[in-house]
Amino acid sequence: MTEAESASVDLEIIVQGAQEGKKLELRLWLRMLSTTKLISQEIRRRLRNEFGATLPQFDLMAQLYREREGLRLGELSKRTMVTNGNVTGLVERLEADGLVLRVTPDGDRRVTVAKLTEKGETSFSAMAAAHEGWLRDMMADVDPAIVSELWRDIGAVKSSVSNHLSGTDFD
Amino acid sequence: MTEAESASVDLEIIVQGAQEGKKLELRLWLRMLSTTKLISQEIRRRLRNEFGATLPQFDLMAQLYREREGLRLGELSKRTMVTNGNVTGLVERLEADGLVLRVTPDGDRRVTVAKLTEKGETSFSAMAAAHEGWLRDMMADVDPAIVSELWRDIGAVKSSVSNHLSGTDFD
DNA sequence: GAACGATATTTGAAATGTCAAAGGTTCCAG
DNA sequence: CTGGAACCTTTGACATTTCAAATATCGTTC
Repeated sequence: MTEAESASVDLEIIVQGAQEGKKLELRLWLRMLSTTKLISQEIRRRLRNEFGATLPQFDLMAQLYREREGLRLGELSKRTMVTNGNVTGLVERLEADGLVLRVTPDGDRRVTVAKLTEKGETSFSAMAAAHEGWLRDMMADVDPAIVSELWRDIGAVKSSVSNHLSGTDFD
Repeated sequence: MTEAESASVDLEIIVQGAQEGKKLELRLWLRMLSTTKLISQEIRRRLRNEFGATLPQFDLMAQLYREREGLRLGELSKRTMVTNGNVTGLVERLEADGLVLRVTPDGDRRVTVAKLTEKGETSFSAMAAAHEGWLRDMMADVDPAIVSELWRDIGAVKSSVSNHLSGTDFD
């Protein structure tokens, strides 16, 4: 933070460990968060401008797209990391737009299964292709080897975080 | 997509590049997003349980904490990556809680400057310390060298994304 | 077969999020 | 000194978000 430190790089504190600041984890987190926000906002903007869709809707449809038989709302909630109550409203709006269908199976009337309509599949298919292209574009300046490495190492972070949650977890 | 490919791993397509799937950027993005969501939710839960605060409030206060003179709302909006209209409400609620003060400087009456109250500084200070500890805990299983590497490489991603935005950018 | 615990979804209150439009202010050209 | 462009914040309409409480259904136990 103070600018007196930048002059003494490489002298006392060299490679590993303290680097020039402690709080490495904090700094990583802040950078992850801002980067994710940046990408999210860009995707949101493009989904809106080019398809009139929202990011949560896209996420939800992505889950349904790979499960043609549909998914129960609770399962959708887990996969999208969105709370139950939220899924209800999301699916409601998508149903109103004719992209998703809600069915209650005969066996268990507590359950609601959501599945894509034909219109939903067509619609999502187009968005998914564009979406993938946007990401490739946005990350175009990053060496593919680095992308791979990041994928692996962020996996390690996710794993560590999963093992240190406070609530009732286990997943 | 087709399952006929999984048998020929390591034969034609070996190390770099195609790996076993294309869409490396997409997969990195999905992993970044889910990891960020996971950490956010954990932090949100702890902020709520231990301090009765929300994550956006914490973020906003963090910006004000390092600028004791306060920040204009527009500047706050940029730094927190939150829209103008949103900042208005956020600051309103924080002011109602006595954590933030709103002042209109004499020079320019278009401007509103927000700054932490003494209570706000005390409150944030405690949260920040805890927050840093939570992150260290959550990432405890990750080698510090990897954390450093991630910090650097995600910086590269952020930089690439910044250079490929569609809207009016330049930051 | 009525009650109870477990499961699944919805609802309601409050906060956060976006965007676009509207309100004030300031500044500058004419 | 007046009109309009530029700047800053607020407002309003909606969508998303979380949490907790309420509903509804199922399955089992006595």
